[in-house]
Amino acid sequence: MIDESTSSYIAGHPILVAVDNVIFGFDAEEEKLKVLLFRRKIEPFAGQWSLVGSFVRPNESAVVAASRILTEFTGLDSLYLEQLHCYTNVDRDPADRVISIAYYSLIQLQKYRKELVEKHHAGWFEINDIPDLVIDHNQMVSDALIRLQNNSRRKPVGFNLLPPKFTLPQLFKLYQEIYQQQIDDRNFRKKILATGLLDKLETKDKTTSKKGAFHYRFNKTKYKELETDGCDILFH
Amino acid sequence: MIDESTSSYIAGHPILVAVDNVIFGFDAEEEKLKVLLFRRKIEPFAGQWSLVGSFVRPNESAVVAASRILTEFTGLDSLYLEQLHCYTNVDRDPADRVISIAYYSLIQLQKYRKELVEKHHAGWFEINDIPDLVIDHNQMVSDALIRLQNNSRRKPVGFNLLPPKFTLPQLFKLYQEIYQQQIDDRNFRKKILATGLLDKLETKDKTTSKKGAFHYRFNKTKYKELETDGCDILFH
DNA sequence: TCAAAAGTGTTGGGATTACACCCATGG
DNA sequence: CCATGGGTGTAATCCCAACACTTTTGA
Repeated sequence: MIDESTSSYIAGHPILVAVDNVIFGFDAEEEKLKVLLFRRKIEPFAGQWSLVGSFVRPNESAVVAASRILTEFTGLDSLYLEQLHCYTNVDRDPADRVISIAYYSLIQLQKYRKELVEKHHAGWFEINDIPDLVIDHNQMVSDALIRLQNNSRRKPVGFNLLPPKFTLPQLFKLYQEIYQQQIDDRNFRKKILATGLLDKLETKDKTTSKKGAFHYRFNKTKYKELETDGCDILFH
Repeated sequence: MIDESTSSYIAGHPILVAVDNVIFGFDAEEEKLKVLLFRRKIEPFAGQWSLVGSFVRPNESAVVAASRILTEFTGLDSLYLEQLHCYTNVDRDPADRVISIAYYSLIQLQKYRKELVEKHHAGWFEINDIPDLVIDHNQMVSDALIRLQNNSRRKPVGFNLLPPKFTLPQLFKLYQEIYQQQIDDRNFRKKILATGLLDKLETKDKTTSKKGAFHYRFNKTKYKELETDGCDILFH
């Protein structure tokens, strides 16, 4: 892998290893895809908006670190946590040589614990209205969205963002937010129902219309199947 | 990002940062996709087969490190170098806490400098006949192939593996190797020519048949366009 | 009764698959 | 002249995109 001289050369200049987590949530009321940000507590850039992150501890892998901070900030275990990219530019952090392994996760926005978010001075921001973030975190958010879009085509990831019971109009709005584009609603229904992913329930959600929209839940068996085998949920 | 106590906690337990590079080449004579491996020089696992890699130096980013070792081992600059995944299991290296950022690159096998490969006790192995590698390097190779397959569908990456002039039968064999499946050759020609990527030349390659196969080269303008906009080169 | 959201089908065009034979040439 | 690999076309099918009106019901 390396020669010894390189190894000892490295020893005096440790590289610090951090993780940052792009935590996505879908606000069903506002029909907006959101990202959790907080005001960074340490220098450099203390007080500026930042993704949630942490150094990787000696006894944990990066995914464990990403999972740990997710729980710290939201009280939730991740339904969906995927490594995005490792950012390694030499000057990305002016204070130390720090590389950051970025993850992205999908959570149910209605379940997170508000007091934890408040305690950390964190807040949810619309994907289209992200403020200036520290270092390369804006890049991380934008890379995460692209990844989420690509994954949504091949796997039914979007369901991780919705409550167990949801309506087709909600799911439709979610896909429009993920893809950042208008979708034909008749074709959407046809395509999504054709996957066999959805079980229609008897009940209706009447909070957004007088007629009410039927509840659906996703079929876990079919869901796991498509997660493995892949599908093609893509709209023009 | 973190609190100070975590920072100082980390300081005494540095995590070492390495890169490993899955270098792909296409052997046009044997019609095989190959990966460059070498016998690891340092403990642990000295003498065992390994991907080519190095620690990341204090003044270089990971991509620069990956590029550096590519040049060290092949004498080539990378046409195509992409970050794959960062492997961070705590016990992956029994000696130290080392994480590895894996890259994969595509090179023209006929151009690499043999003496460098020999000097490093390296060799080319068929993608279907990879020996047991150190640590998680078999996983890296298999992840790299999956990534190469996915990228090949959306972008014309395969051309990075071929010389400037190549024949359709060669390109066809290359895609079969990448996808690890049989492809209908008439449909392949139709689809690949329909992209407008290929310029047919006057000359023929007669090394593999009496009739000879026409040379093609790829159209750089169209190539860059499809690299950006994406395409859909996928076969049943 | 009306406003506001939910729900529903068809058709035409383009793309994809499956499939088998002739061509050119050097030995 | 023949063995070897190179090259070609069509028909049937499937999938996708485009598109507009009816239903329900609470206020």
